[in-house]
Amino acid sequence: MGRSPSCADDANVKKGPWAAEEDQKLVDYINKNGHGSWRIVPKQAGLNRCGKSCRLRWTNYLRPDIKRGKFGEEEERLIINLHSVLGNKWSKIAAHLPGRTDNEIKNFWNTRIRRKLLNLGIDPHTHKPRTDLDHLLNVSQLLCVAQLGNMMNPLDAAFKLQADAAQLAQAQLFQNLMQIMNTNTAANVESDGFLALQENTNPIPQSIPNNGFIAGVVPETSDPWGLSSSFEQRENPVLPGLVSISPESNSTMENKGNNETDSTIYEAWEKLIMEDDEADGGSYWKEMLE
DNA sequence: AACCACCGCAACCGCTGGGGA
DNA sequence: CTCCCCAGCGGTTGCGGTGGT
Repeated sequence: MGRSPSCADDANVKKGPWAAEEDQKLVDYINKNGHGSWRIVPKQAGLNRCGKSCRLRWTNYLRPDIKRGKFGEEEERLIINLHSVLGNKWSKIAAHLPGRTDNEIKNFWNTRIRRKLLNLGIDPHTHKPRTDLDHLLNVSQLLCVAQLGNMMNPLDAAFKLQADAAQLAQAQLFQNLMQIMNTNTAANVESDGFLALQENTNPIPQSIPNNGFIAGVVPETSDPWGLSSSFEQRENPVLPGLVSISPESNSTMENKGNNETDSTIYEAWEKLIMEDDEADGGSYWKEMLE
């Protein structure tokens, strides 16, 4: 499969920020003719740009249906939930947020949400509590600030907090596993490939698809880690929604239809645990079950 | 006022996969 | 089946703005 000749090779093509008149030319042309083949757009529109650049400018900035401005709390929650299911599939995530572009969401994630999650001790990639030492040191710093006058050794506190968070998460996951074993609930995947999210403070997982996913179960706050509130406010943090264990396998989600009911719950578990083994090198699930 | 560090965002780069010849 | 073109995607970069010193 060949590569397209990069417009970077063409020294005559203009790069960098777009001028207002260039924008106008592009908008006028597309409004009149549609974009058709992007390669011919710059020629037809009288622009000294490559087609790729035109496409990007249009899709990320000039399109009339683009919603500008800050992301709302609801959008932020949705992005976090979708990311936990879809991983870095920005275009897929963008499809669930009308008026937002994949580029915008990607930037928002990398500049805001990612940092927010890291500060809260959550691995933004796996959406699981972090266990690395750097993070624990950060947590200890937070605790130093939050617990002025407290004589507790900050590092002890950090370890306790981290262990508590991990234990809480594991406890809930384990509880859910037991419920799954008992209820043997049929798979339930929405038609657009996005897992059903159940609003329930005492969650019973809705589905065990056979591709390594656990149903997203969203606590009533839809803000499991208290992202909208300060770190100190979360005395009794609500447990996080169950999210994908293997982000690498997330991309397969969209191809799954509704016909997931034929596989048994035990087969699903076997697969889940095997995928976890392959993905992590160690086994999160085996360890937890033990 | 000048400098610096950090942040957010627009744009670019390079890769991938679909589809036609 | 292979090659080529193209659109789309995700990661990265660089610039302008802003706040702190």
